[in-house]
Amino acid sequence: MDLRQMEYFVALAEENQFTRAAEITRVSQSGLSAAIKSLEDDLKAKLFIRTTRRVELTAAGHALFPHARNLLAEANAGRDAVAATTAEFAGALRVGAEQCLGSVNVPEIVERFHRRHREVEITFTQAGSGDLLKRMRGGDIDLAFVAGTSETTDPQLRLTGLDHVTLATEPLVLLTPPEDPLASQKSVAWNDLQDRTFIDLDSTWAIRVVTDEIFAKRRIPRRVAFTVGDIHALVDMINRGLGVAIVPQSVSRKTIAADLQTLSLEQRDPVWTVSAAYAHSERASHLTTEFLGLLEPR
Amino acid sequence: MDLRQMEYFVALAEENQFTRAAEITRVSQSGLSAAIKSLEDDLKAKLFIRTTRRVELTAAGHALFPHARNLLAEANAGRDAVAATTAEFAGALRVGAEQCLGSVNVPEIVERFHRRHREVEITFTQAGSGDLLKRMRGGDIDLAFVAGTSETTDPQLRLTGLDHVTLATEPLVLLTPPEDPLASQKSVAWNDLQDRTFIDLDSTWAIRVVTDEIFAKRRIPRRVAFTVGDIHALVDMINRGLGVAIVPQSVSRKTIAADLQTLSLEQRDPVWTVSAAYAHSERASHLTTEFLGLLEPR
DNA sequence: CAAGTTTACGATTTTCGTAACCATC
DNA sequence: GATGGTTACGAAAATCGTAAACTTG
Repeated sequence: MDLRQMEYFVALAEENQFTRAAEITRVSQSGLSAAIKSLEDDLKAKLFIRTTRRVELTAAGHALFPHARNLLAEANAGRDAVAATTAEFAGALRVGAEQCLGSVNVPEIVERFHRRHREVEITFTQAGSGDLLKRMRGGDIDLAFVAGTSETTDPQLRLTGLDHVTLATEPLVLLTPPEDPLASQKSVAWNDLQDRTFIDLDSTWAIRVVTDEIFAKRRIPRRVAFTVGDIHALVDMINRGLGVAIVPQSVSRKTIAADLQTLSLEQRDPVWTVSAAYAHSERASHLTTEFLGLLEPR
Repeated sequence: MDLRQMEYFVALAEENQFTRAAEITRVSQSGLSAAIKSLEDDLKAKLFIRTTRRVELTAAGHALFPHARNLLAEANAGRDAVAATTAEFAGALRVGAEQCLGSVNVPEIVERFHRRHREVEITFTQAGSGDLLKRMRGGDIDLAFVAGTSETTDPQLRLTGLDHVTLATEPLVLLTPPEDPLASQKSVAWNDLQDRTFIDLDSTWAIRVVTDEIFAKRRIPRRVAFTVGDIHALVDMINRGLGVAIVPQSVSRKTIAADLQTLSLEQRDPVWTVSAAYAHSERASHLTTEFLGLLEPR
């Protein structure tokens, strides 16, 4: 039983699939399989029931899960506590983030950064990517987590002239109510969506801008009947059967979307891309570097 | 950063010495040294200040310590939670333990056993070894953690006829107040103790029986002026300068004894030995096996 | 039969212990 | 100079990834 096994265990419990969990934890599928097996041998208990279709926690696995989470959280807290005694940072850091960042959990990093550097005055703003980038160009934000797609042409979403790094990419998917006529299919073509009623965020958010662009570019009319301000409200309205929505794949994996149907989109071209953009100001650059350092590694 | 490193780290932080911590964690001294070094490299912070005389936590080490403890506790809790779902134990287990068991922490195991097997009615009795063994022979206890020395002849403390396993051995030492005339020495001969005033437990406890035996066998008179019922009271009275005491080495390492002087005894022959004795009754044997399994391994 | 998991196996990396070396009281 | 920590290095073990075999819906 070690921390690496706990990471694998948590990822597998959350993804319910070896292949996806292996991608997230960045090992080969066989490596993940072997690690889980060795954990099960160690604990002398089966943790997952496997079929080729689904992987599910056993009672023993359910019992272990919260402890595994605590273990990982405690390990991070330990790292942070040590870093807090060594690191000598001061000043202020202004962070901004989009909604729908999927696999990139910015609030968690804000918390960890704050634990490490209590002297740094950190501020956090959730806003649309266009808005964030404008503020960054105006010098009002030091670090922005924004999203877009590979084919975005909207000038407000371009990262030209800014230092930035790509953090994650994932496909866009269609989210429908379970009783939707399309729900029996596994995938759908853009063209087949023109008669549907859509739910979407308002146009301050990147997912709306990007989706509008995609339909416009393909000259497909789209009817957005319901406009909401946050992604949970969006999923809630799909649950109520009011329409469908285009979202990044990670949204479809949230528990609130468990009952919904996820359809992949033919031509996977426009890929949802999450990036961090940062001003290379003298004042904040070492802080942004430290912040970004808390993201993936370890 | 892994759980093995945390074990090593905690052991070293508690022992303040590589050699002793390595014995406790059962690795070579060099292995421990390398593991701590790799942990420090990983966290990019020195955790200990080393001199050849003493090893002390740095600020970073102090920051990590509680998290390391939590990590180990959480790992055990995880193991227990899993075991609780698999194991099928029921019935009752009656455990007894001496005071002064040193490295063997019975209450902790009682707790873990209880977490694993809530259906088992566990009872715990703290009492002297002689008493416990009598009760065991009478069938009133299933498992007893007792102590004695290699040269014990007292029939009440003999384990003959009982299944038992040796759990730990350690030397006996002399504990004196810091201002004691002997305090400058590193060791002392039994013969030089005949004029001293002793503090000791009452004769229901093994440490008293054993010490009396040692002095009697060597025909050295001993004056026990203060008789107490528990080991903390004993150490407290030494702290007050009222006398000296023979105790197992592990007692001298407790924090309450931090200000006291520890002298090793010439001729290390009588070695303090902690054993677990158990009836091999049909009813309880699998429970005692499970209980003992929680001791050292993993 | 197709998507997904386990098994087999060789290569790489890590870990561990012995023994020699080095530092401090 | 004795106690105790680190370094060097070879042996052993664990980890990981590719590819083939297997399982299930």
